[in-house]
Amino acid sequence: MKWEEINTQICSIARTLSIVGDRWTLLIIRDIFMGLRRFSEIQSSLEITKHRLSDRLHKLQQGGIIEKRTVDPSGKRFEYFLTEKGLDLYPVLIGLVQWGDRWESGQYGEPVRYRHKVCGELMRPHYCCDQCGVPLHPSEIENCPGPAVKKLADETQFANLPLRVKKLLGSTDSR
Amino acid sequence: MKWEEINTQICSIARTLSIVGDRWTLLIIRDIFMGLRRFSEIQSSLEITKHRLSDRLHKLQQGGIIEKRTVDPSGKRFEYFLTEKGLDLYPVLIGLVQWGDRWESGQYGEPVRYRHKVCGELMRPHYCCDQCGVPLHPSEIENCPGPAVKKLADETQFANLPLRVKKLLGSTDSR
DNA sequence: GCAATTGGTTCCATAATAGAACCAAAAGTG
DNA sequence: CACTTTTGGTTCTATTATGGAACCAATTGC
Repeated sequence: MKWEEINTQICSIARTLSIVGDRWTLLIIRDIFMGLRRFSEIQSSLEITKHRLSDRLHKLQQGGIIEKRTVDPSGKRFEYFLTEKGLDLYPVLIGLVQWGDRWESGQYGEPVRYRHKVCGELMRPHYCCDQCGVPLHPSEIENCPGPAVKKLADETQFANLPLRVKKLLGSTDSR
Repeated sequence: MKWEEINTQICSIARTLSIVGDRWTLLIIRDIFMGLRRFSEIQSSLEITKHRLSDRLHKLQQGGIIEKRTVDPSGKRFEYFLTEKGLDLYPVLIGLVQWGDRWESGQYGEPVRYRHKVCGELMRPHYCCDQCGVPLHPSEIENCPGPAVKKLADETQFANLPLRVKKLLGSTDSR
């Protein structure tokens, strides 16, 4: 299977990575979250080549992650903004930051710390259950077949999945 | 800048991606989380070529994400397990799943749903502040310079950062 | 004992990336 | 206004990464 075909997998991780899993893409999104708007700002921040940045920005537009707005009357100067779909990638970035802070900060410690304006404290984000509010632990999460799997149960795509994978879709093993 | 040099950036996202940001890597980690252990299981799950999988597994071992254990007396059959460092990537996967569920499920809906064993309900994970427990919103998070930035303030690496980036490191703009 | 499976490696063709040069339009400068 | 710089790219070429297939030795299943 080629990388460009991974979005054919019945898996939300694969589908997400097919859009933002390319080299540089999440770093470009990071820069726009940080407030960078112009082509040249992002290019100098990442020191990425121009045609690579150009390519990635086009793909992100096609994917509905960012929006290109003209910012002058002539219509030849642009700024890039995150759409709602793009802004919703914030938890992914938080996850990457947290892991890097913990495991790859090296001798100097974390580059950036985060203060929660609501309570005023320095904090670390952690995942909670939206039903009961309790912090989540991997071993306390059970996978259940979702609507997609149910509907596809009789169709070729699912029928061809290895038995092992079918089992896992309904299993509780998340180690 | 080349991709392999991104871990020189003073940024936890860049550092994390330098380890797990390659094609296939996060999908391999997903498979191990799902309970796949053997080379051949992962290979047939992803339909990735063998030498690519081999290369990725070596890199993940070097990065301390996975551990290769012999499972037979002859010492020629192996299984791959996540280390503590690898298990700690769970929130990153949750983030990717959630986004894919919301934005890329297509006509069939989510592939998998999640039940919280503690409360018994189907749920969606969401990020909360570990200090006050309130659900986080991007606009309510303020970036503060962390220890790394403070220590590097006089050193070349930081001195060479564009002024704009220095400002942003201490700013509150996270749209 | 023999075939199939496992866990790879090697070789080659194709696709992605990095670096540099180039360019036209817009904006800043005197 | 003339001139230089900046912006936002595109094109070209060399290098690196990836995909597909063949190959192989050791182990397992029958």
